[in-house]
Amino acid sequence: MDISRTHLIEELNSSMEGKDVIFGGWVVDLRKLGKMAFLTVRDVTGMCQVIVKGDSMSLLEGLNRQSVVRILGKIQSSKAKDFDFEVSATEIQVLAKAEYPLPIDPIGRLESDIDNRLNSRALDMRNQKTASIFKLRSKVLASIRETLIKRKFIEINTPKIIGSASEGGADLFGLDYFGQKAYLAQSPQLYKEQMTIGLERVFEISSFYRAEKSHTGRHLSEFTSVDIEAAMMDYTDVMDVLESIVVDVFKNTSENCKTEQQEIGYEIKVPISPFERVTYTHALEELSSMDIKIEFGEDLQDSHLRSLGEKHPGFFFLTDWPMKLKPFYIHEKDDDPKLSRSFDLQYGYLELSSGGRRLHDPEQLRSRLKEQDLDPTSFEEHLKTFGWGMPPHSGWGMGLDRLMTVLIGIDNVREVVLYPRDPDRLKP
RNA sequence: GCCCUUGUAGUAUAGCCCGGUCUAGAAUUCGGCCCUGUCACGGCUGAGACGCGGGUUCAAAUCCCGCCGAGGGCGCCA
Repeated sequence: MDISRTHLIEELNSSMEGKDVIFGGWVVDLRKLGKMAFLTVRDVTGMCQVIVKGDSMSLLEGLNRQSVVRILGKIQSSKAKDFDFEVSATEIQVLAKAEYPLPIDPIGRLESDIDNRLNSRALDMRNQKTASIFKLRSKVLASIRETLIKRKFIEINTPKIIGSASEGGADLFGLDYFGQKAYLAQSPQLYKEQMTIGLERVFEISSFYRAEKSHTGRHLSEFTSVDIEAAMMDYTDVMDVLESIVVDVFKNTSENCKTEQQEIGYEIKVPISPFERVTYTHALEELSSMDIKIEFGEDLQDSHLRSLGEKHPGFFFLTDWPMKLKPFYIHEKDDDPKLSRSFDLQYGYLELSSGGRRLHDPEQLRSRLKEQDLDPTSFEEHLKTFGWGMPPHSGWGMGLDRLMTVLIGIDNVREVVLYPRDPDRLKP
């Protein structure tokens, strides 16, 4: 079976009138008008109208919507509203038939609910609104890589199967590793810190795993994280890196993804920089003025962040958190050891990223581990690297899926993840 | 783990509150017929549904209980 094409649809144009072309794609619509018919065919680059007339009408036999076709025809001018040329078909080959009934409407005229769409996710990609989200996601990833590589960051890949669950915090998924207990990584934290020894500036974009039974629009059991770690940078330096990544993402997509924005019906607006920087202490004062009393050292609950988010509706950094709220590897402030050189990047109430300056002195790390009731001996593989000339360093991790929801103005990460994993969804 | 909402053809919905009018309605999809410029083509026509189990009642899509599924929120989230 010959499946070759002479052109992608976007390569066809009205100046090619009279030219014979071969292209292919999926039948989006089929309108039979007695002795003539129109069909619209889509490939990944665009959509094209095909006209069938007279003797050729027999070509339509067995043809239905969403089937894969290869069209041989001639370019001619068109009277269509949305096309200035069309292809008069001389042959239509059905390469693969779409069955009936399809589980969702792939054109999206009737928007199926998220459950049905996720169960038929591959087919959902024929819906241009969904496809646009993932085209944007691809552009976002490219943009992040571009910004980081320009700043001398090196992309790394750390293991997702890890041998120790002793970091504390979120629950991990356990698995059997040839008879040994192993876990799915919840973060590249320790590995990326170690890499600053030789590579100085590293980043990773990868899936990580949390075994928390969260039922919200912003948590998944498997999520994509963007992580960086950089030697000789303080926390404010990596905040600057983060800010420029975010601004670049918005700029790149806003300028270069007009079609996608049209399809999803949302205009991406580039945020104003620099982002506001609010200290934890100041946030407590703001909350206090809203009659929300929080003791210093208490964590900010979701409801508190929602209140803060009302005061700061866009991007802002929440900085200088109390040490006791932060993990063992976070560095304290010189002028106030109760406070840390740390930050979260918020979008309103939504936490997008969290990071800070790390301890690089192994003795300090050991005592901090003990303070947090963690056993230094189970961190020996990690701690030994700190004796090999560990530079002062800072870094952060950002939830890519959450950034995507902010970018396109929706509030469920499941919309921006191909096959989301949550406590109630393991398939497909 | 807790709370709220919800389940009607392939899809997306009306009906449910206030039981009888439901032989469950309109749309789209799918099948058949007609149609030479459609563009959400049109016209005629046909097929297709009350998540499962129990209960109340003369009567249940509608009210009640259980189960199952779904959506959302809280909590959890170094």
